[in-house]
Amino acid sequence: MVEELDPRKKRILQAIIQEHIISASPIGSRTLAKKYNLDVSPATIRNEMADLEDLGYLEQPHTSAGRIPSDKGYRYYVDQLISRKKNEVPGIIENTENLYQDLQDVQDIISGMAKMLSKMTHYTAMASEPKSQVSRLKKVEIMQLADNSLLLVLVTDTAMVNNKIINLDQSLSTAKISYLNKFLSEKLENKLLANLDSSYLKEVEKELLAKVDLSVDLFKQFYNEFEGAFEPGGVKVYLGGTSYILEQPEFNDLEKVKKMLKLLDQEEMLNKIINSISGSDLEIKIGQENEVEDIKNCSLVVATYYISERAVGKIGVIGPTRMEYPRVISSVDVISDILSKLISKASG
Amino acid sequence: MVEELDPRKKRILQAIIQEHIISASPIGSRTLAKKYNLDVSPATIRNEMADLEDLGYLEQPHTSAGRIPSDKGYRYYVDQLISRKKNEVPGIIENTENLYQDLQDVQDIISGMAKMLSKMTHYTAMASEPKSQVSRLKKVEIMQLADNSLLLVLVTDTAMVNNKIINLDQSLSTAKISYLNKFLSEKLENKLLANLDSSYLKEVEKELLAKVDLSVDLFKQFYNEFEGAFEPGGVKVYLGGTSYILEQPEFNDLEKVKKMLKLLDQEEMLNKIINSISGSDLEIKIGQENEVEDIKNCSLVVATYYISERAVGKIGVIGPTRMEYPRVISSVDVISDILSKLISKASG
DNA sequence: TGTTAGCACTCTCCTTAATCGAGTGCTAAA
DNA sequence: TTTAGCACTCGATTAAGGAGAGTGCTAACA
Repeated sequence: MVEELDPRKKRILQAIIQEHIISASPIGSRTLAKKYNLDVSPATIRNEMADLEDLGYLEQPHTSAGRIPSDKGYRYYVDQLISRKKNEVPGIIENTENLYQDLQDVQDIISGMAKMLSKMTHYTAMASEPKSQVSRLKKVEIMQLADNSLLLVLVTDTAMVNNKIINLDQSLSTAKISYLNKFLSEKLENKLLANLDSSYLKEVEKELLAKVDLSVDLFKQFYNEFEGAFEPGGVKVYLGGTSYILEQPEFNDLEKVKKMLKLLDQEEMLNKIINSISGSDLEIKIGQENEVEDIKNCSLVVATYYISERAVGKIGVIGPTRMEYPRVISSVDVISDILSKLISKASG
Repeated sequence: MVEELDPRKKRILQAIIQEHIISASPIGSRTLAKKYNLDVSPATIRNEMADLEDLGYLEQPHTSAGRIPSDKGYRYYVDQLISRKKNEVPGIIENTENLYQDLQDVQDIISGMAKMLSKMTHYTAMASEPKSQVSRLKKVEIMQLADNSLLLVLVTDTAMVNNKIINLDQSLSTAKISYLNKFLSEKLENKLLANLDSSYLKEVEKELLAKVDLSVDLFKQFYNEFEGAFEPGGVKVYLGGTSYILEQPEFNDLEKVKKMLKLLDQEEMLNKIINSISGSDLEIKIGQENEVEDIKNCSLVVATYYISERAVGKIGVIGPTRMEYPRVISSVDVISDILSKLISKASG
């Protein structure tokens, strides 16, 4: 599948892709010969282009147009023709410290980094929350807000904080609340969220009821609410720079824009997209390589971020296949690093 | 300004507006005569339309086109020609109870209702968080997460919960934490957030330092973080159904869509828009009536929502001036009521 | 044998012109 | 006061005619 191209073909392929990324239109032999000094005539380039088309690296929109890169062409470009070293993205890393001051919690950090990534790349960025499967419950605590209103606070070791206000019909005594806190703390803390399923919670409930004297009605009400807080309900995905897709010539068509924006409006879809990326550190999906049907004309550049060496979430950009890969790759690389750092710091 | 129109003019104006809302294009005398049985000939209607144009209720895109309503025309329509009774929006109110089960916190409730409103109206919906000026701090508590990591929890009487993880260089003893909790609780709880400005916090800081022996460095670090949590930084505005604007013919132009989406991407802008609505219960701003320059071709229908009779936030829709006002008005009405109920319940 | 110049051919895009049709305002009659 | 008739206006659609960019092929050349 991946044949070795001779140096001249490589140079020509690279030149076509670079030029196409800039101009967004088919590239002809004459333009190529003029702009890139390849030391050969347009006719020779034409021959080479015909070869590259036969090999599947280029496509021709119609008989008398120039060539555009195919998905395979981009794949070759990304794998063989560009260096993936992390280019310096000046002025970003220096601000990390200040950045953190302004960001309240993990959700803010993640959505903030998605926004920053979109600003850097001028493509739409997306980032997922830490997966609950790999998160442990670090702290569970019930606070009394008023006579019959409690606040349930859940904190994971991935620094996710979850709140739920629980309104009861009657009040719970301070003593019972503190007993509950001790009990729940013992039973639930340091467990993987994945293991806190309803069957385990049922067990805990049984045990608790045996030990403490609680009005059953009151308890049921509390426990229902409590159980609800553990439902996973899919990980949130944060978006940044949705309007950037409008700047791409490939979305000049209103219908396409509509389709794309509708897609980005659906959280399940975003989940599907970002979860279609396997575990690798930084992964690139080009056009048809995407599993999700509706983005087979798009490319994804997605990196994993970590909390103290544990892969917990993803951050990346989505744009047309005609993407500025080198710039995007280094941006995603840098931002995912910063995100890992910030979020590790936040989780203590 | 608001002259009394004779009945026939009223009927014609109403017919033109209703027809225009459906077709989105200029309405001619013939179509009007055919579709609405006004019992007069097109020629008569033409005369009336010319009158209505002179009075400013109609406009003519160009000499030989039909008429479209002007902002003044819409204003008359909204004020005089439609009834504002809350139409039944079936299947919505019944689900209120179930709805609440799924919604974790106030933010979820607000953004959920914005989404629902957009689905009901097929326009973009927006809703603001409870204003901090009218919110009181109900509970402040510091929890220990790990040796040198604390969680600061702030709860307002508008049920807004604010979390901040604070990482310190050294650890704080349990005794000191509980002292801090007692002290902060005394000093800060039941105060209006508006009054907890940095000068007041400085005072509290002074008093605290006098009473308790804390490593000054450690304390400073903690207090900086603490102070940060009180910064208002503008109220959040939640959006729903952004992509609906693409379905409006008036946004057939890519440039207009781009402008609009950019606008909705800026949170300050949304704040400005939603704050431009004064205190009235349900307010409608049509086209030029809007203060924000960029939405002078749009209409707003915004209602206030309440927490136990206290006006705390806004919820409404934004769409083209050619909006289905009757349907939108009753939807916004109903949804703002539900939101008030849900959020009052959540705040206990 | 690989490279290059020349040339006829193709296909899109843009501009211009022509036509269509919905709608108007005016006039004059009912 | 209302209505029918009519000339006129103007946007929208369609058609035709280049202009331009690019190709593939052939034949000559190093």
